[in-house]
Amino acid sequence: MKGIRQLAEHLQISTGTVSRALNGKSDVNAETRRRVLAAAEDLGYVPNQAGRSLRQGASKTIGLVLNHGSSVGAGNENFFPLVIAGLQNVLSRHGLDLVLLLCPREENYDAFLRRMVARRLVDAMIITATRVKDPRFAFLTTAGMPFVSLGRSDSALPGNNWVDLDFEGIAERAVLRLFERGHRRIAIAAPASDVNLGKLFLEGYRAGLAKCGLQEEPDYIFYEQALEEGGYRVGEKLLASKKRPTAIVLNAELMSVGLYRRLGEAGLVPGRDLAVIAERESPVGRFLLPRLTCFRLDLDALGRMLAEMLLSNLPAFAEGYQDVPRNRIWPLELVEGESDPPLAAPD
Amino acid sequence: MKGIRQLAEHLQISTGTVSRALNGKSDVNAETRRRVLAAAEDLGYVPNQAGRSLRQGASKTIGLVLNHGSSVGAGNENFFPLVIAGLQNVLSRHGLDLVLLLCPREENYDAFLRRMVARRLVDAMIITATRVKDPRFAFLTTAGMPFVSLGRSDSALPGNNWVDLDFEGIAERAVLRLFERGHRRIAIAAPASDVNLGKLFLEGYRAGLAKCGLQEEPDYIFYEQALEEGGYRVGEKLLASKKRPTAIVLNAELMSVGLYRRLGEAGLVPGRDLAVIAERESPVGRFLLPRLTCFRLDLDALGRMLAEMLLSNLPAFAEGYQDVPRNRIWPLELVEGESDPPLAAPD
DNA sequence: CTGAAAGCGCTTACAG
DNA sequence: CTGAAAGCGCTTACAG
Repeated sequence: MKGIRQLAEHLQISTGTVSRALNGKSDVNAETRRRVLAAAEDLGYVPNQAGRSLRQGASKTIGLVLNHGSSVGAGNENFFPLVIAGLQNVLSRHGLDLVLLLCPREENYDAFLRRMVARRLVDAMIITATRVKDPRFAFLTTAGMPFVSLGRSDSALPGNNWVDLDFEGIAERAVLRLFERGHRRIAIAAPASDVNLGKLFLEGYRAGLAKCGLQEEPDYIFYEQALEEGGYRVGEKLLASKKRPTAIVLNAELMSVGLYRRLGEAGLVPGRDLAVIAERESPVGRFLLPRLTCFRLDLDALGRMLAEMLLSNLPAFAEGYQDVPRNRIWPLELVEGESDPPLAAPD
Repeated sequence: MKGIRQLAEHLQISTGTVSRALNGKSDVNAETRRRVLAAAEDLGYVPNQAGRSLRQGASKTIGLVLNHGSSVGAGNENFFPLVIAGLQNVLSRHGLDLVLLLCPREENYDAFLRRMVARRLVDAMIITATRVKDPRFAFLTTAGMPFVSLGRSDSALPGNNWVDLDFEGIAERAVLRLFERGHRRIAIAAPASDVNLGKLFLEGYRAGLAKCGLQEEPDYIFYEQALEEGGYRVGEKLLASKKRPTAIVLNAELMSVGLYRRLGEAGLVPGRDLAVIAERESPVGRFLLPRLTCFRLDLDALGRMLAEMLLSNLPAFAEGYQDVPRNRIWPLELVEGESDPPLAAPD
């Protein structure tokens, strides 16, 4: 089956009627619609997307823009697949397809985004891995490309939609919890890059210290990559510190793999010799020994919220999504592990 | 800037000439081309994809089809991002964009694939996570959608292109290595599902046993999910076995996280009390204690090979890719770790 | 070297 | 309820 014309000829009716029948327009005879649908099913007809897109000025496709390295895979296993499931759950109700867009390593990120916008391959975008200063907010706003951001940024404009995890909240709660458990020398690992969550994580950490009446100790802040290797280096630095912290808050659970190894190499036992709380629950953390204390969130619901925010921005779908909030800070719940028992002998 | 017409009007020349200039056709005056290119750059003009696709019958977009759960994230962190980098490296040379397509959880996989093919959103596809019997080979072949498969299948047709890891080879070599190191009771973990690599992995295992003159012991074959939790259950079963194996070959490195934990809970030390070799090198394995002995491959090169095979199938690009092989079994190299020292006291 | 024109496959006012 | 026609933005024979 080639196109709608062939289908129409086969049915001996006009392409206009076929199109209306296929698209569920109301002004079509019931029997005609039945015949059209049956024939389309039979002959395996599906509208050519290019034709539709051109005519309608919309591709019915949403793009999820992921940063190479920072987002897919690297430290985010089990994050995006679940968010995507939530996104698709909502989008598919409206016949919208989701495609993932990755900037090729060789291409400049801004050029890539500009090209993706101009090509009009997608009607709207979801951007991720926001930075403190992030030109994408202004660019997409100006370009008229509807979008929602997974992540905050100082560059977000008043009208922009975003959802972000409560990074500051979890860092603060981690500090308070460790304090209650007797810890007074509490370190933190934060990303070395300019991703916005690093800033938030540190803010929460400082807020926590302040609430506990603890002094901030610059030596206890470790800027490292949010991966296994970064965790290993955190361990290295911890072992070298003059007055070693008794607890640490990691902004990524994968770091704990490297940290555990480094501690083990030195004959130290995670949990017993160093309390650890890591940001996000994931299978790796659950099967480490000791099991990580971490924070859990409903990723599927997060994906659905992102989709709903996006739809509230698209004129064709906004009606059903009137009362979706413009912004949302997503809560996380502490999951008790084995990695942060109370300190045996508080200083 | 809206369309090519506005650009042409601005330049006071015809849209045809603008199009030819933009698309690098030879029959354009050098000065005209310069002006067109400058104006396009200036005004931020990029051709509307729908118009191009419709006219050319091609979208200049390639789809990488990933299975939810089995492929992105789950157990494959650091796998696809690197393969994708290789793919894009080759595709971008030809102005081809890559998009990732994930089947929504609610949608039937076959229906999804049929829809994606019919929509003509992409000109060609890369499929992954092949099963022993896999209807996609026949479907895509019949539908005339060019494709290449990352993974073999009994359903692959003679003309189909594929690249696959040498699963049988690594399983066999793992067994031989463990045998040389004194092990006689060598277990294996293979996927519980019908993914083709599970079959290959077992074949290699059996070939290895045969070469070593070892008897196959049904109790030493553990069918488990290739994730942390599956590894934990392998540990459970190992501890329960009458005559415990002294070594195990895992088909996924993430399993070792769960296995290490289960052994640790029982007071056993991985490496010392159980030799472990896992399939693929990854950061997690490198930072486990003991570091995993595993197999390494050049994922970027694998991605490039996939792209080249695909291009050799596309009439518009085939010329430059005449001598790309039709199929390829990709070699892996053993990376020595700390998890499989020689057995202290061979039986 | 350039312009005018056709047409890719579709949807949608418009007329009846 | 249906058909005929226009047109979305682009590229590409074709004529000059």
